Amino acid sequence: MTPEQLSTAIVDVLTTLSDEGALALPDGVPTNVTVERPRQKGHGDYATNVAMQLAKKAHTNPRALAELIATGLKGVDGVADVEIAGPGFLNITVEAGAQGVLAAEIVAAGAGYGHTNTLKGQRINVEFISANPTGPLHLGHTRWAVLGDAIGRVLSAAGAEVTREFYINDRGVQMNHFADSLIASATGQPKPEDGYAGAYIDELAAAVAAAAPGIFDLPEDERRTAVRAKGYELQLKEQQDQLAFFNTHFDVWFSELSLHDSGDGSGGVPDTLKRLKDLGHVYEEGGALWMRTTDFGDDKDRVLIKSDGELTYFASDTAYYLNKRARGFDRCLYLLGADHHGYVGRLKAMASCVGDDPAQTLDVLIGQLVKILRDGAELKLSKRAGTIVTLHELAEEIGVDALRYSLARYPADSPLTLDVAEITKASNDNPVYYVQYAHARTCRMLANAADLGMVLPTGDDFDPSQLSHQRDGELLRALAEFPRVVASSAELREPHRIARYLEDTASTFNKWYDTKECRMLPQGDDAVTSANLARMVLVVATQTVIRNGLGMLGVTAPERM
RNA sequence: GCGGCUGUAGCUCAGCUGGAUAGAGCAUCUGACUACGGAUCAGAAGGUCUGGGGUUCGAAUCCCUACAGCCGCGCCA
Repeated sequence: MTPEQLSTAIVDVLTTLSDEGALALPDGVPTNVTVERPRQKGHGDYATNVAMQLAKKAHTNPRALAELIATGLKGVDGVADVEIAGPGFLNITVEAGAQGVLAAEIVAAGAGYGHTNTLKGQRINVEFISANPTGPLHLGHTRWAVLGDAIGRVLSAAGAEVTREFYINDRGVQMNHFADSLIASATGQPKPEDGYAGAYIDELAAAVAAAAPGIFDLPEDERRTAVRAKGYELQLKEQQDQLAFFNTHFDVWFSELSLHDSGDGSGGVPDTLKRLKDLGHVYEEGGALWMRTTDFGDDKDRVLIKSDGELTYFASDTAYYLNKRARGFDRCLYLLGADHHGYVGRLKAMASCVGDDPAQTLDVLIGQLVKILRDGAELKLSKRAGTIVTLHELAEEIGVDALRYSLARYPADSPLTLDVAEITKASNDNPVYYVQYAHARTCRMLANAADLGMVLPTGDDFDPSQLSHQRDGELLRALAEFPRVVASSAELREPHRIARYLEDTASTFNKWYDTKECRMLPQGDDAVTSANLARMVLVVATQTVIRNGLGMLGVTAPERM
C-alpha cells in the first residue's frame, strides 16, 4: 500500500460519507488528500491532516470528522489500524504484507521506478550555461551545468518531453575582442583594451597557430576574421569536451549568429522585428528602435537597434524566444545567475509583447552566485583579467561525482560558499560517498547471495508479509516516497530534493542493515528462509531507488568503492 | 533610492504551497569491531528559527516592519 493508494482510499471514504449525507462539503470532495510520513515514531506509518482542513467547510469539528473517516478507513484492505491524535490528525498503520508488495513492484519497474506522468504532454526547453565562446567554462557556470542537467533529467522522469539547449553567444563585439586578444598574444603585442587575458589565451593562440599555420601572418583585415573563426571553433570544442567530461549533455547547441543569417522568412531577427512592428510594440526615438516593454510591467522600454545601427542582445533574445516557440515548446526555462535577475522583467514583458502569457510559457530560474574561498579570501573571477577557476580544474580536483553532487544538493536560490581547501580535504565526508556506499553495499550483499545460490524470488516465492519488522516498514515507506519526491522535484524545478531524499533513504537502509533481525544472508550453515529471500527483494528495491535517484542527478552508482 | 535572494545548532545547510516535541552532516564527547563491506551503527551535548508586530485552533513557513549580508538597476556583452 503506497501513500498514493492510501490517499485514494481516503478520498473514497470521503465520497461515501458525502453520498450518504453524513458529511456536507460545499466545495465537493477534494480529489487529492495529503498523506505524509510522520516525523515522530508512535504516530503511525502515515498521517493525514485532512479532518482539520475540511472541518470548517463541513461545519463540524476536526475530531468528530476524524472519527467518521477513521471508521470508514478501518474497513479498507491493507489498513491495520487508524488512530485519532491531537487536534484531529489521523495516524494510520498499514499491514506488513500490503506494504511489502511494494518491494516487488519496485523491482519489476526497475529503471522506470520513480518516473511519473505528472508532466506528460509538456514540451519543455531548458536553456542553461549559454556562455560566450571566448574562454573556458568556470566556477560560475558549474552550478548551472549541474542544476540544468539535473532539472532536465528530472523533468523527463516526470513525463515531460525535454530539450536541453546551450545558446552560443557567438555574435557581438566580444568576439572581436577575443580575436584581437589572440592576435596580440601570438604577435607579442600588449593585451588590447577590453581584451581577454590569462594563460588560456596564450595556449589558445598557440593552438590556433598549430591548427592553421600562417594564420597570424595574413593581412590584417583577413587575419581578424580567420583568427576569430578558428579560435571560436577550438574554444567551443573545448567547452563541449569539458561538459561531456562533466557528464552534462545538451541536445541542441544553438548559435546566436544563426538568428541573423536567415532573413529569408524562416524566422530570425529581421522577421522578429517585422512582427513586433506589425503588433505595434516598437517605436523609434533618438535614432534607436525600442520595444515598449513597459506596457507589460517592465521598468523601462528596451532598445532593439541602437542609434549606431547595431542590434542589441535583447533583439537576439527576442528572436531566440520566438524561435523556440516556433519549434513547438510549450515552456521555455531559463537558468540565469543572480547577476542577470534584472532580465526577468524584460523577458516576461517581451513574451507578452509577442502575444504569449509568460506565466504559461516562460520560467526563469534565478540562482544565487557561488563564491569560492582560498586561504580565507574570496577569489574574484574575471575572464578578462584572466583569474579563473575553471570547471575542468574543479572537476579534476574534486571528482566529477563529488562536485556534481555537492552542487546538486543545495537549492539554486541559496547563496553558496565553497572553500577550496574544505571541499578537497573533506571530500571523504561528502554525502555523495555515503549514498554511493549504500549502493555499493547492496551490490556486495547481492553478490554474496548469488554465491550462496540464492535466487531472487518472484511470484508466490516472494512472501511480502515476511517484511514485518519495524525496520522493514521504515525502509519500505522510504522507498515508497521516491515517485512523489521526483514529481515535486520536477514541478518545483528543485533537484536538490532528490539528493536530500537519497541521503535520508541511504541512512534508513544502513540502519536496517545493522539490525540483527533483518539479515538478508543466512548465518553460518543456516538454511535460506523465505524471510531471507523477501529481504533480498527489499535490497534490490533499495538498490534500484538509489541508482535511479543518483542517475537523475547525473552521478554514478558504483558497484565497488 | 528601487528591486531580487538570503538570515535556522560552534561550522555548512535542509525544512518554507501553515501542522504534532524545529532536522541532517561536520566538529566535540561516550559506546558497538568473534563485520551481510566499520566509508557503518547506537547514544550524548548543542536553538530567544536576526529583532518587533499581525493573521489563526496552530507560524521557521503567510502578511507588515526594522536590521544585516550578497546581487542587480546601460543605446554593455
